[in-house]
Amino acid sequence: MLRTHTCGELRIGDVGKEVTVSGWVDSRRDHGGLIFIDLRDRYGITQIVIEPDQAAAFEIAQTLRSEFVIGATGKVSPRGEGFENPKHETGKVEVQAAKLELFNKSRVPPFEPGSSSLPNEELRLKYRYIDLRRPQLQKAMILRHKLTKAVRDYFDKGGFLEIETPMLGKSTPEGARDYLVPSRVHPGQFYALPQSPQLYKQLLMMAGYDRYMQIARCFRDEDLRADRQPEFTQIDVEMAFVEQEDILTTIDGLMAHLFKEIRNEELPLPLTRLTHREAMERFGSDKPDLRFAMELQDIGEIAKESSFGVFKETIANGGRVRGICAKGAAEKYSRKGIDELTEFVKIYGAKGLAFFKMKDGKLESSITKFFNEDQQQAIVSKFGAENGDLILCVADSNKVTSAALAALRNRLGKELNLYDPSAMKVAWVLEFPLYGWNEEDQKWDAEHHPFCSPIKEDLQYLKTDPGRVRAQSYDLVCNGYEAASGSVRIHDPEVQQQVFDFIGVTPEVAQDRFGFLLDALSFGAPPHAGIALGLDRWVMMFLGNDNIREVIAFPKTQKAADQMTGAPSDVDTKQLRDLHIKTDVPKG
RNA sequence: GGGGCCGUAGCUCAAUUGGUUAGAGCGCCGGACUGUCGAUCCGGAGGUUACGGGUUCGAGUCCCGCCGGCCUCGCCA
Repeated sequence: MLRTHTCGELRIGDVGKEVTVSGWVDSRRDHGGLIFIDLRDRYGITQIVIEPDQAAAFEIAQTLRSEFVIGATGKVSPRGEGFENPKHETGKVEVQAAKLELFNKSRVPPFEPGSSSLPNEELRLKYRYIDLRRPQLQKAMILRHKLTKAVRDYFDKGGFLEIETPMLGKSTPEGARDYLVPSRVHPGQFYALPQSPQLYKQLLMMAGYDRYMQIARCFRDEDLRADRQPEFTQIDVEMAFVEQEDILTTIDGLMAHLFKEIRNEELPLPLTRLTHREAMERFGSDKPDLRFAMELQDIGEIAKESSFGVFKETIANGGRVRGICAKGAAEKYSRKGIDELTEFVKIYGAKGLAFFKMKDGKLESSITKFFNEDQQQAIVSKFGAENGDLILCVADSNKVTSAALAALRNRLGKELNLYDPSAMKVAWVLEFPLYGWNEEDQKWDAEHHPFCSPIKEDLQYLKTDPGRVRAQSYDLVCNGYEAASGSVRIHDPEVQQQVFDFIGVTPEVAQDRFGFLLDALSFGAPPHAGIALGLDRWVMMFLGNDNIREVIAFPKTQKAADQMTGAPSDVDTKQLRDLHIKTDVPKG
């Protein structure tokens, strides 16, 4: 037997047992006449002691180096008073090796998994199999497994079926760019990897599988971020004969289950609900971080009456003047600090940042002179400002004030430690707009996707004020992340065609791209709705991490490359010939 | 597509306004050591400063290009 126990298992109660443990040499401490080995596996670290009277074992022990793979057999002994190591669960015992077996040597590793200082990420990704030996990543993988299992258990109990949908599908150029896969037997034609199983799961509803879920891999060929990978996993859910409320309740239940399983925490239900409009007004964001307040205030009415040109003109041109009040932050941000914040909001399109510091019951600022006593008082009361507070305002379009202040709010929330970083605040954001104006193409686009059902009473605005039409849609937000997104779907083929018409998808194009869906809608489609949760992001949030690569075993870099395997790579000309593909890469 | 930061020994980092032979800790190699757990002590090896140009008497440092990594705006139905 290569092992009887793991390296995380032995306790004082095991003293006297003859055991075999196997793992990697985390470190070796050679005292000449006595050698200690910290043996590591994913369960923990156990100390092995090798004494010279065990000649064969001792000889092997002398040759051991970091990351050698060994098995050690011997009696479990107590370490005795003063020699215990409280850092390890197994720290009260050790294995007195009678026999050592060297399974494999290791080259000197580029970095040591046991080291407290992290090497740079590039190196970690290149040697991911070593990086994955680190307890932090092992913890992430274990939590990911636990979460996935809890999700499946919850839906299984609810009568859901997990059904796999194809990875090789049809390309739909709307939305994100597809990863394409060439077909050999259909020269010149391509499959697309799924951006999500959206259409398949709707078809499953029409096929009568009224409760579906899938842990589904999805692919999007777009630029990456700290929280975005080109392939990611979503918890995909769809239900038939349901309304929005049924989905919300189902997912509320899932959340409570996960909080119980992962954090052993009772999550109060129902989860907070905000409308999209409310979220945008109060936080400037459709995915607000609700761990802290510092809500946006609109001072347009005051700005309009003031003599401050920038503010007045903004209002006159249909813009807005909004701001946030950072409690007690006046001293923390010097002139230079505020300059930095000004540069920061410029990233989001703001042209500047106006500020007031509240001191001795009065506003202090270079622009205070443009506001009379009443107006100053109105600003103070609008923000509820007290001595020591810092008020920051942006005057611009609705969109820019929202984006800039939302980003500023997140930044200040973090810099001023306005929340407990281990807290998780989950809430629903409802009633997203159905359409958004596409500036580039000068047309209306589906804000979410074109299969979202409109809110019925808003359909009257379709012709006159399309931006006002709300969708029966819902996002789950947590700590500033979009953590799930879904909607009631269209199940009436006529409504579906109306939506396509409106966003400029002609019946011919619709037939070509989504003909199968339109057909299916005409063969008895039940009312249905669904949602998809970002699994990677949830693992991230449960770990309190803000980097998605830390929760994926083999992630890709920002340029979607795999540092370990070298993917993507050139392929043989023969492979290309089989596929009838010629590449045309500009020479650089 | 745009903006920002970064790349120096195996690893983490240092190196004054551009100035002598590019240093330290860890790791590695050799030696000593019977209770360590960041073992300790002695000795040693280890560098195309990512890469390619340029400016200069002189470049790790300044400039241009390029490769790679990270953060971000756009993008992500």
